[in-house]
Amino acid sequence: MTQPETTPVINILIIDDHRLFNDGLRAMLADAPDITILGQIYHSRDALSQVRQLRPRVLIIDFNMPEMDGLELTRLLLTQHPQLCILILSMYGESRYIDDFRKAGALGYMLKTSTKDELLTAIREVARGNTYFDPKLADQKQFSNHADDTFLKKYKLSPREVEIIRLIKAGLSTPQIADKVHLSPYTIETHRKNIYAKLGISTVAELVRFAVEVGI
Amino acid sequence: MTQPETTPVINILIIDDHRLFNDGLRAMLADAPDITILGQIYHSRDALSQVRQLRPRVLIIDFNMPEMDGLELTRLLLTQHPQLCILILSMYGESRYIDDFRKAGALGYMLKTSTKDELLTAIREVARGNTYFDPKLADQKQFSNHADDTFLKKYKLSPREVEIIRLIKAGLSTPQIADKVHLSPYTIETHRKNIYAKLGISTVAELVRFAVEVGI
DNA sequence: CAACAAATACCAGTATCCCGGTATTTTATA
DNA sequence: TATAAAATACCGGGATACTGGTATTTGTTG
Repeated sequence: MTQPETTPVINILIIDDHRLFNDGLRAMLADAPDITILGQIYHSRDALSQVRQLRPRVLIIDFNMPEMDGLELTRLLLTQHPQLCILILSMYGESRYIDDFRKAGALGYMLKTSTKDELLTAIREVARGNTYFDPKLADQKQFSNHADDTFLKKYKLSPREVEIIRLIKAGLSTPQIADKVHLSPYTIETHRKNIYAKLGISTVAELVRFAVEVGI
Repeated sequence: MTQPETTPVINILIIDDHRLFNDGLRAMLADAPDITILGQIYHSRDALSQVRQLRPRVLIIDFNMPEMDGLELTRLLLTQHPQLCILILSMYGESRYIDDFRKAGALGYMLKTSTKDELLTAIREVARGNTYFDPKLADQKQFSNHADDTFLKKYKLSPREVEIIRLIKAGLSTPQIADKVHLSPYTIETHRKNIYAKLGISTVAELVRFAVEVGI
C-alpha cells in the first residue's frame, strides 16, 4: 500500500478455478494499456507460490474456490503479503460477505453481474490503495435508511402498511401481528390484501423479496 | 440440425446474467475466425425475442440464471426454435444435470473449469449438429461440485433442497413446484420440512430472507 | 456389503393464507 | 365542508402451509 502511485502498469494475478471465466477476464483486460496479467491461477493451492514468484500488485480472486475459499485465501495471502491489493469477484451481494472480506483486508468487492468498465475502475482504485466496494451494494444500504418516505410515495404504501410488511418479512403470522399491534386479525388480513394489490403480488415470498430488495 | 455443414461462420448468442463472464467469453472468442458473437443477453426474459431477431446458430447458456433457469430456458427455446444448437456452461458435473439437459435437447454441456480450446471444440461440434458432452464428465461420474458447495456444506443442504429453495423463493406454491419438477406435492412438502429443520426456521418469510441473503 | 444420506412418497390434522366481498369510522386534504 | 384515503373490522370459502408421523427406493461411501 506504500507503493508509489507513479507505477504506470498494474500487475495482476487472477485466481479462479473456473478457467473459462479466468481466461475470459484475461481476454477482456488484454486491451487495457495500464494492466498486465502476470498470470492465472486455477487452484488456490498454487496461490502462495505464484504470488511469491510473480509479485503482483493486484489479485483478482473468486469468492467461491474449492479446497480453500476466497475468504480464507485472502486472509492467508494478506498475512504473508500485506501489501497485496485484493479485489473479490462474487455472485453474492449480501453485506455480511462484504464485511467479512473488508475485515480480512480485501480492498475491493464486486458482483459478477458488473460491467467491464466497473471492473476496470475497481482494479485501478484498489491498485492505488483505495477501496472499491461495489457502489450498487452501498446504495442498497443507504437506501434502506430512507425507506419509509420513499415507499409511501412510490408504491402508495401507508405507514401502517409498511409496518405490516416489516412484520410479515420478520416471519410473523397474521394472528401474531394482530397481537403485536393490538388489532383484529381481520384487519391484518385486510392490510395484507391491500398491500398485495398495490404491489401486484400474491405470495409471502414475493413480498419478502420485495421488502428485502427495497430495504423495508 | 439439417443446416448445411458448409456454413463457414458460426453465429453465436451468449446468455448469462454474470456480465463479467458474458463479456469475458465474448472477448475470449473474439479472435476465433470462424465465430461471430451476434449478441449477448444478460436476462433470460430477453432470450426469445433476441433469438427470433438475431437467428443465431449456437446458443451458449449459463446453467444458473435468475428468473428462469437454464433448463427451463433451453426447453422453451427449443420448443420454438428446434434447430438451435445449445451449449450449456455449468459449474455442476453431476450426470443427472447433464441428463436433464440432454433430454431437453441441448447438444452440449461443459464445465466452466474447461479450457478455451475445449470451449472452441464444443462450439464447433454443436454447430455441426453433433453433441459435445464434456469428456471429463464421462470419465468422472463423481465430480465434486464447486458452486453450491458453500451452502451444501455449511447448511448441509442437498442439491435438490437448494433447487426447491429457489423455487419457493420465486413464489411458487407446493403444487406448482411439484408440477415443475415432476414430483409429487407430498415430496415437495417433505423437502420443505427437511429444509426448515436444517435451517432452524418455520416460515416462507424466513426461508426467502435466508435465500436472498446467501444468494441461492 | 452394510450403513447412511438423499430422494421420493404418503397420511392426518390444524392453522393460516389468499381472495372475493362487505361495512363503518377516522383522518387528511382540497 | 365534501371528498378521498387510511384505518379498522367482518364474512365465507377454498387452497395451501406447516407439522407430526410413516415408509420405500436409490445412490454414495467406508
